[in-house]
Amino acid sequence: MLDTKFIRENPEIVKKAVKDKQLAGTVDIDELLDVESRYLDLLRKVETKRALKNELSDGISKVAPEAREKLISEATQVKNDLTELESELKISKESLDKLLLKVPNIPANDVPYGEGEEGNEVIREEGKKPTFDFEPKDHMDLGVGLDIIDTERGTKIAGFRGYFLKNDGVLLHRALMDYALDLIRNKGFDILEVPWMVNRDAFVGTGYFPWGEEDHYTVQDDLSLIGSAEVSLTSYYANEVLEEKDLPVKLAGVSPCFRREIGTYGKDMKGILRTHQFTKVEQVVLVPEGEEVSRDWHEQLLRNAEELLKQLGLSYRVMLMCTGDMGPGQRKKFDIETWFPSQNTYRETHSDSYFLDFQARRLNIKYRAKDGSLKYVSTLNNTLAASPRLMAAVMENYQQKDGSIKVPDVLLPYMRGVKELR
RNA sequence: GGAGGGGUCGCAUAGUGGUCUAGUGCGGCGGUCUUGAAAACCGCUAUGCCCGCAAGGGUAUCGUGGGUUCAAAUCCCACCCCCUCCGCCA
Repeated sequence: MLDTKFIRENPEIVKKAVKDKQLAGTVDIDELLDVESRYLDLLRKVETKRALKNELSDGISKVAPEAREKLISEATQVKNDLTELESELKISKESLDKLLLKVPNIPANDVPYGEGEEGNEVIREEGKKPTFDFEPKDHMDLGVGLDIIDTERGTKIAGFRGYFLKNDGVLLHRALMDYALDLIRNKGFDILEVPWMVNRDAFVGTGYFPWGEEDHYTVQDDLSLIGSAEVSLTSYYANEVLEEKDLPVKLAGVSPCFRREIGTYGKDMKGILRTHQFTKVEQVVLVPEGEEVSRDWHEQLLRNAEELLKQLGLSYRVMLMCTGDMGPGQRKKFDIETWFPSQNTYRETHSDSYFLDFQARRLNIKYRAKDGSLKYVSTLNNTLAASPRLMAAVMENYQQKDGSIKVPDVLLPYMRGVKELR
């Protein structure tokens, strides 16, 4: 959420953001300003009436009982006027809030314009791509061959994009998660198991709703399944005031992630690169206000993910996402794409964003600054490891001619003695 | 799921219709005293929004949302959360 004062004073900047993020038609800034000015108008009227009402009530208690009747009838009149005005005010506030929740964040200055993924820029490529003296298989052929991935029975039980992992597949998948947790904990992050079903406030607060509501599964009791631990982690301190000395807050959560993948029916039909359920270790950081602090941490979170990929010996490239391929709440976003030999291409495995106070305003997370003032924190997040997609990358990059898979060295401590999947 | 108890200022507690401008204690901040400190004493001690250059004023907030009333922390209704016991259960 943006500050209403900011929107009022910079309508053109906000309109441009709406357009650049390809959200034209989803929110009308002129309408919003109009609604706001009517709301403020009503608010002033209501508060004036309330002051009058309070004054009259106060008088009644101080005056002799026989003199009360006249004042009471006067106060009753004011009360009746107020009832009507207050219900108008409530409606007005609700429509204003609804509009405000649809206003996106402003992209940072160095974010390129683009309508979609073709506008993204390659920042750099890292790592050495593996070379094979045979035709590399894709992760499905490998997984089926080793009997560690079963999508046939997965779809039988869970529908399209359902899958089972089996035996060493389970081990490899969990090894990646455990390794990621150790890596990030050693960097001073708190690691958390988070709620997988959370309330609407958390989704709206992190900016997944209202925009991405269709992409989520909603269950009973007004809860929805998280598509990322980001939702739970970023909401962890909702409605709280932190101390500046306790910032930055560094959290890493592990959880299943549930995504409906509406509108991706034609993509990734085969394999387990795109599933309705996967597991992810996610980094979330809360920092003091200021663009530079956030930009530093944005890079830091990127380096954490890069370190993981480097240690795994995977080749990847860093992408700067364009305006049209960013989330509404994001100010700037890097994606990391990891090399998949079978597809002879890079596929997204990480997504690194900063938000400034966009999420913190929605979630009401503040901190007491050293000078005593209250400020909103700034939030950031990045993937650390998402599997089975990352597992698929490991499988493809570490495959051997006979269809077996060598376990990367850094995962060996987590593999219970298994050095090779065969 | 059943029965009972509870949610008040950072913490603890008082407060059953108007004097609540929410009291008191603790903690925190400032001051007096002191060589310094402690103790004692004095003062301060929330947040959002609106109006205002400011000083300041207004308004809302006692778990949340409704309602009754001229007036609600206090009465009524619904919901949420916490605790105890029972039942069920990984």
